[in-house]
Amino acid sequence: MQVPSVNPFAEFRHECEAVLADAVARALPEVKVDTFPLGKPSNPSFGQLASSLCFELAKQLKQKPNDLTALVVKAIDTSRFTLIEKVESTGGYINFRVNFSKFSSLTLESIKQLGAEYGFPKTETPLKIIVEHTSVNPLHPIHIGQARNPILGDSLARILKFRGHDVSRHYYIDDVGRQSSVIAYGYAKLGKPKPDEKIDHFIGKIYTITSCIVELNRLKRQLEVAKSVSANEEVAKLNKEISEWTAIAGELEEKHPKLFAALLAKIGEDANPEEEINKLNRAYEDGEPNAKKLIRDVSDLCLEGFRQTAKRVEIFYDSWDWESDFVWSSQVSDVLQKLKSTPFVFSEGGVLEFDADKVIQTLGLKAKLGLREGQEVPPLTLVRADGTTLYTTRDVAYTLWKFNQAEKVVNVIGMEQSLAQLQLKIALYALGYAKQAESFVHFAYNLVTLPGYKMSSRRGHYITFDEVLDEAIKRAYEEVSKRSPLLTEEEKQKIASFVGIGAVRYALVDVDTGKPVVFTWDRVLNFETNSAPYVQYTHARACSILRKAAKTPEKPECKFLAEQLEHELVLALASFPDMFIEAAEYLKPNMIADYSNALADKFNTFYNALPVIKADSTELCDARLALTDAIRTVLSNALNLIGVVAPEKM
RNA sequence: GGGUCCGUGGCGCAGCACGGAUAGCGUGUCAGCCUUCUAAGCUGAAAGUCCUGGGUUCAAAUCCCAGCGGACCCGCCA
Repeated sequence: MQVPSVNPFAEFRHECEAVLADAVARALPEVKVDTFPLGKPSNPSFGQLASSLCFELAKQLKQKPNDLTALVVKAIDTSRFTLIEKVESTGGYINFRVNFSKFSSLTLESIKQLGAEYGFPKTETPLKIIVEHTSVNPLHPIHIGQARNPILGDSLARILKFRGHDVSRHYYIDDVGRQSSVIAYGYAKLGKPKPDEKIDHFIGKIYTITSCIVELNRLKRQLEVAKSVSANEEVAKLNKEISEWTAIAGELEEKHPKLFAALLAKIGEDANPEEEINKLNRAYEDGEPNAKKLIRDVSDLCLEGFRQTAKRVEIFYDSWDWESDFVWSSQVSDVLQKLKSTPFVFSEGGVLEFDADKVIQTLGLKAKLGLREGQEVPPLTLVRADGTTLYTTRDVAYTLWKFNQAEKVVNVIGMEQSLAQLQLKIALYALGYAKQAESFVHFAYNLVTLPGYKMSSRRGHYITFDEVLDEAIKRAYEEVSKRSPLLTEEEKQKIASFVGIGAVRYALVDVDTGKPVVFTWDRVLNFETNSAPYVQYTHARACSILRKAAKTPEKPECKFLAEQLEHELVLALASFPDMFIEAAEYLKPNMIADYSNALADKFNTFYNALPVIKADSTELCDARLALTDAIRTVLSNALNLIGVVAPEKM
C-alpha cells in the first residue's frame, strides 16, 4: 500500500482479490479460477465488496453455494489483511468489509497530498488523440441544437487529457459546400457591410435571407419550365414549395425589413442567381484568387463569432482545419486515385461509387464492425458526374491527414451521420489502413430539439447558443440576487456568469448521448438538485465551512469518522478514480456529472445531520474538517472535467 | 422496405458494456425542518407490469430472439 494512492478503492479491491484467490486455492484446490470478480453490494450492510463466485462454482462442484462460501471464508488468511477488516459469507456471497480507520486515512491523506491531481490514474498506453468537435459550418451562429457537440467534445478532450493522453482539439471548417457560396454571394452583393451586432449573428441573417430569395427564384424559374411542358404534377409540387418559401420570406421580411429589401434588390440584378452561386462554388474549389478571398473572408468573420461564443463556455481549439485546403492541395485527388486502384470503386453513368459492402465481404469485416449477418452497407458516391467530390470523399482525405499526426481520432458528430462515418471507416480499411480504421471513433450523440417546431438553420428557425447563455446568466443573476442579496453587484455578476454557464454545460453533458434532449428553458436552466448550480453550491458550502473553521488540522485521526454517512462519503471519494477511468475508457462524460451530483448529495446529507465545526470533540472536528476538505477537492476535480467552475463562494 | 439508436413511478433521468442480494435519483404531490458550519439545502410519505411476449440462466431492467412505439439514416446534400 502506497501513500498517497491515486486510487484508494483499487488498493482495497486488489487486496480482496488476492485474499480471495489465496483462500480459494487452499479451500478448493481442485478448481481453477482465472478471475475473481468483485462487485459492490447493493446494501452497505453486506460490506464494501462482494463476490458471487460460489454461485458459479456450486454448479461445477455440485455443492450448495452456502457450503462453499463457508469453506472459502474459513480458509482466508487474516494475516494478509491491511485494508480489509473482515470477510464473511452471507447467502452464497463472500462479503468483504473495509477497515474504515485505515481506509479513511489512506483516502483523505491521498486527496490532501495529490490535490488537483487526485483521481486521475494515468493510462498505461498514452496516445496522441485528435478530438474533432463543433465543426459548425460558418454560415450562421451556433444554435442550441448544435451546442451539445462542443460541450461533449470539450468534456471528452478534458477527460482524455487527464487520463494521460496527448489530446488535440480540432475544428473542421466545411467551407467547400454550396452553402458557403450562398452566404459569400449575399455578403458580396450587399457590398461587404459592417455588422451592427455580433458578427456570426449578422452573417446568419444574410445567409438565411439570401438562401430564401435564391431558392424562390430557382423554384419560380422551374415552375415556368414545368408549365410550358404542361407537367401538371410537377407544377403542383412546385407551387406547394413556393408557397412554403413565400411564407418564410414573409417572416424574414417582417423581422429584418431593411436587410431583406437590400438583398432582394441586389440579388434581383442577376438573371440567374443560382448560376452565380454555382460559378462561385466552382471557382472556389479551383482555388481562383477572388473566390478564395471572398469565401475565406466571410468564413473567417463567422468563425470569429464562434470563437467568442466558445470562449464564454471555456472552450478552445488547438487547430482549425479548412476543408478547402484538402481540395486545393492534392490530398483529395490523391486519395481518390488510391481508392480507384482498389477493386472497390466502380463507375456508373459517369459517377464514381465506392462499394463499401464489397470491402466488408472481401476483408471479412462484418464481425469487426459489429454488423449483423444479412446487413448490407449501401455504396457511397465519391465523385459527381461533373467531376466534383462529395463531403465524405473529402473527409477521407482529412481523416488520413489526422492520422498522420495522431494515433487515434475521435469525431464528435451527430448520430444522423452514422452511416457516412461507417462508410468512411470502411474506406480506411479499403485503402489498407486497418490500424487507423480501428482507432477511428465516431462519438455519436442524439439531437437537441425544440418542442413545437423543427430547428432549421436554412429557414432561420433556431435559438442561438449565445441567446441561451444570455438567458442562463440573466436567470442566474435573478437567482443570486434573491438568495444572496448582500453580495456586491460585482460578485453577483461574477456568480451569475459561472452559475448560468455551468448550468447549461451540465444540462447538455448530463444525459446519455444516445437519448435526444428536448430543449426547454426549465430543463437547461435548473438551479436545484442535479444541476451544476447544486454541485457548485455544495462546493461553496464546503469552502465556507473550511473558511469559518480557520484551521487545517495537521494530523487528523480518521478513526473518529465512525458514522455511516462519513463512511459513505469516504467510499465515494475513494471510488472517484474508478469512475474516472471508466468515463475515460468508455467515453462517457455524463458519468462525471452523475458522480459529482451524487457526491454533493451525500455531503449535503452529512452537512445537515452532523456538525463539523461544532463537533463534540476537537479530534472529531479535525477529522470532519479533513473530510470536508477532501470533498471540496474532489468536487472541484470532477467539475473541472466537464468544464464547470467550482466556486469558493456563491 | 432495410439499418442504427432509444423505451425504467405523472414528468425528466441513472443503472445495462461486465447478469447477482429490497431497481436508484431529481421533479411534481403531501407532511415537516432556518435565534445552530451557505435553505441553490435537508427529513419523511404516497407513487414502478423496468414497452410486450418468448428464450438462456441457480439468478434477467441488464444477454438472445420476435413484436410494438418513437427519433434518425438509407442523396450526384453536408
